[in-house]
Amino acid sequence: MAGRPLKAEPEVALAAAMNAFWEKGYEATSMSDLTKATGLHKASLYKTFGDKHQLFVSALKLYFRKSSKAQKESRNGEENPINAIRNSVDTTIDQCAEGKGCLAVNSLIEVAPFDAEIDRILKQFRQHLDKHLAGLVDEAKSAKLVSGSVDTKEAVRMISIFLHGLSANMAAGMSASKARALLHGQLDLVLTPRKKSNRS
Amino acid sequence: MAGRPLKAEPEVALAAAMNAFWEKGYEATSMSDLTKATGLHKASLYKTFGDKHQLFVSALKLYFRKSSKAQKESRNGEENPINAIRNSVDTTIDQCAEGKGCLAVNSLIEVAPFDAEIDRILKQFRQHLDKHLAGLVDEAKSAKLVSGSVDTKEAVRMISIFLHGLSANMAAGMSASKARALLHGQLDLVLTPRKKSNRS
DNA sequence: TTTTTAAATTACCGATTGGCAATTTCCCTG
DNA sequence: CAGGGAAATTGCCAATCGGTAATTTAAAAA
Repeated sequence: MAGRPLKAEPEVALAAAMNAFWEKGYEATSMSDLTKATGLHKASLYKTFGDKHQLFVSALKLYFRKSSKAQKESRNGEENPINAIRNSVDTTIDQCAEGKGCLAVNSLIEVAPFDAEIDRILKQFRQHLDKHLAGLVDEAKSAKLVSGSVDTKEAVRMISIFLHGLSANMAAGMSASKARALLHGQLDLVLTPRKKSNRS
Repeated sequence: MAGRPLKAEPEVALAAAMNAFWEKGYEATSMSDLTKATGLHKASLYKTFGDKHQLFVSALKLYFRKSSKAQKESRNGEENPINAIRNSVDTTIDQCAEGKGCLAVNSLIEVAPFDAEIDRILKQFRQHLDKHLAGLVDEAKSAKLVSGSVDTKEAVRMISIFLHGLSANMAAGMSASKARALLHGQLDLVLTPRKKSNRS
């Protein structure tokens, strides 16, 4: 009822494949790269994960599972909602790597425009993150740490777009600490209310 | 002393190649794609532009020439430095295309991490744009339309990163008008002075 | 120990990749 | 109206691409 045991846990091999895609992008990562990264031979990869596209989908989903888990853990008992927001976005930065950026943002640019399935998955992921962040912002508003005049959805959007920009810059070498500093600046901008500007 | 005339102006063919790279990315654009886009045959492309990498470099440089030209023209006699800033960043958005984003940002993520030459060119381009924007911000400060307490370099950086994020989102389908609206919001945030927040 | 079962491996496939040498086309000049 | 010169084209190249069928290896069950 049982055959030859697996050489590597599928989850471990999948994580290795994910890193390969993360480092080089979807197109530039060849099956040969994937065999080197996972330690599995080509035919084993096909048997375990299907073709290259399916493997990429699985890798993306793994990235999201890890990222979501990190998001949940980022609160870590923090009472202050403002600090919780900071922890959350700092965690997002931590998911980026210097010289690699964020796999989700990279894929958004490289593959989403030509691949409806990937586009769907990435959209779902963004909505998930935005909802999480919006919950924290609402919490901060309830605790009167952020003015009620701040539009939660708008604020989250401004933060999210800024995070996309940081990912692009980290892919091109910006350090995580620099990214965090800029991001905290953006948080202050977005979460501090002001009069509507009346410029023409 | 003169041979057969060119089938197409090299600049025109180069523009076509640029669009091909813009639409599909560097890796995913094959020489066959480039021949279809330019109308030139493979060997002619090699003779005129060198190999694929050199052609990509030339295409990037053309993108920058066009972009810089558009930047200069964007002022268009506008007296008000604030409006000039808006025109400038709006022009940057116009350089992006819905579903394609900005070629520079796309390349920043896809190729700069593995290609020192491309990285250098892109860095140069960013510095060029940042300087241009910084000049306009300083102008607005001189005209007392922006408070002198605003740090020009910091403000430009916050705008630049936001633009990177918008490019990523436009690549994934965000409309130019939506991007402009969000960008104007960011301009107001960044160019409006506030007390330093005193959160822990 | 033999059988069963499944993973690992080898070998191979046609298509496409980026790139180049040899040749043909065609206009301009002498 | 020949012929020189440069662009266009054809045809080919080795290497690599993603993907599969057939075979071998190995461990658990009988």
